[in-house]
Amino acid sequence: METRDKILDLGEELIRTKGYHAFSFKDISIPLGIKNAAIHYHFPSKSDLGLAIIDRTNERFLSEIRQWSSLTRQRQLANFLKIYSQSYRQNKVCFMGALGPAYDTLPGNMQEGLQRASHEIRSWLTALLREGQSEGVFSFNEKAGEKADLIISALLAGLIIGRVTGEPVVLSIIKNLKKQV
Amino acid sequence: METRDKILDLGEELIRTKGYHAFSFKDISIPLGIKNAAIHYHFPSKSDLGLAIIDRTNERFLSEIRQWSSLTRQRQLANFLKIYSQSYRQNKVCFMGALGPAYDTLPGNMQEGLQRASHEIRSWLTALLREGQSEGVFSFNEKAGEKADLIISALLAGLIIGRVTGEPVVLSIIKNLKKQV
DNA sequence: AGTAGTACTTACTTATCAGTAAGTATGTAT
DNA sequence: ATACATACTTACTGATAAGTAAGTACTACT
Repeated sequence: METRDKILDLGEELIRTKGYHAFSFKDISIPLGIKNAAIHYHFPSKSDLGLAIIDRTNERFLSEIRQWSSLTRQRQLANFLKIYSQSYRQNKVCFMGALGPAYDTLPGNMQEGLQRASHEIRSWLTALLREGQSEGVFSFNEKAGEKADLIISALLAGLIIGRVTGEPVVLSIIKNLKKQV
Repeated sequence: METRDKILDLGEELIRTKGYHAFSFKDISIPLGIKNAAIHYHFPSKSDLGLAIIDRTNERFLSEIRQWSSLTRQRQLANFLKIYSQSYRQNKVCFMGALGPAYDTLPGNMQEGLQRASHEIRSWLTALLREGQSEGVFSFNEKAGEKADLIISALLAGLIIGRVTGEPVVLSIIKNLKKQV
């Protein structure tokens, strides 16, 4: 199962740096030293690969937040923000940022996977914020769900804008978001 | 010059709904009832078309904000926010959201055009916020440039996330941003 | 030793892409 | 009337895309 994992790793990087439509099987087969048919052996179609990448990332996220559950809410939020500063250092945008703009052109299975993933993130962050708010560790005026969307949006787009401008936009966004909760 | 404008109009819609790599010349030629060579007549290469679309949009933005210059700062900000609620109703993301994630895969001329456009928007909004802040009509704690990035980011990503979730995310974001300035 | 499954490669197909060379119809200027 | 530019069409080309059928090497089981 070594090759399969390498395909998933590289595929994830390609989606998050070039987008789904701008990478091709040879972007995977040449670096890995395999033939494109080897990719089709593990993933019959490109959309099967795309979905597997989305699902794996989503499962990793769920397993991460499960591991955070014993931490303080501030610590959990800080860990969440750290995901984006790490993405910035790797010059990657998040999945939603990479796939969302071309959502209408994606195969149906990938649309569904992306929807599931976005639901997981939004509902987790919303719950975290709501609970933190009622406990008094977070302080903001918006509804928890709206605050979650504001935070996720700023982070997602910070990665995109930073790529265009060459400035560490997401880092200053993270700094300011911390002051606003 | 009628055909040329129709190509630009449809091209803009395609980039903002499907992305640069996911649309092809037949997406333009078939609806317009022309041949793909007709597109190449007006725009020698796909990147020439892409750049022309970016430049036209940027020039329209500059001409719009010039027309706003006599309005109050609150009114100017409201007009800016309205651009995004209109985009939402048209199911379009903004240019930065459409092209930014695949920035590294874009032809050089388009990268430069996108950079110019992002600079125009960021510096205009930054100046508006700074002046409004010193006049006391806006009130926020961040630096003006950072506040501008927070606002632009939230709007950009609100359009993307709304497309995935099917919810009017950007509208609730606009509502909350208005309370935060 | 023989069979079967796994993980590929070889060699290819079909479709689609951006792009082009050459030709044509319609004006406009001289 | 002739020449020329504009705005295309016709008819391609070469490259590249995803995808596939058939074959092969290796391993494990019986």
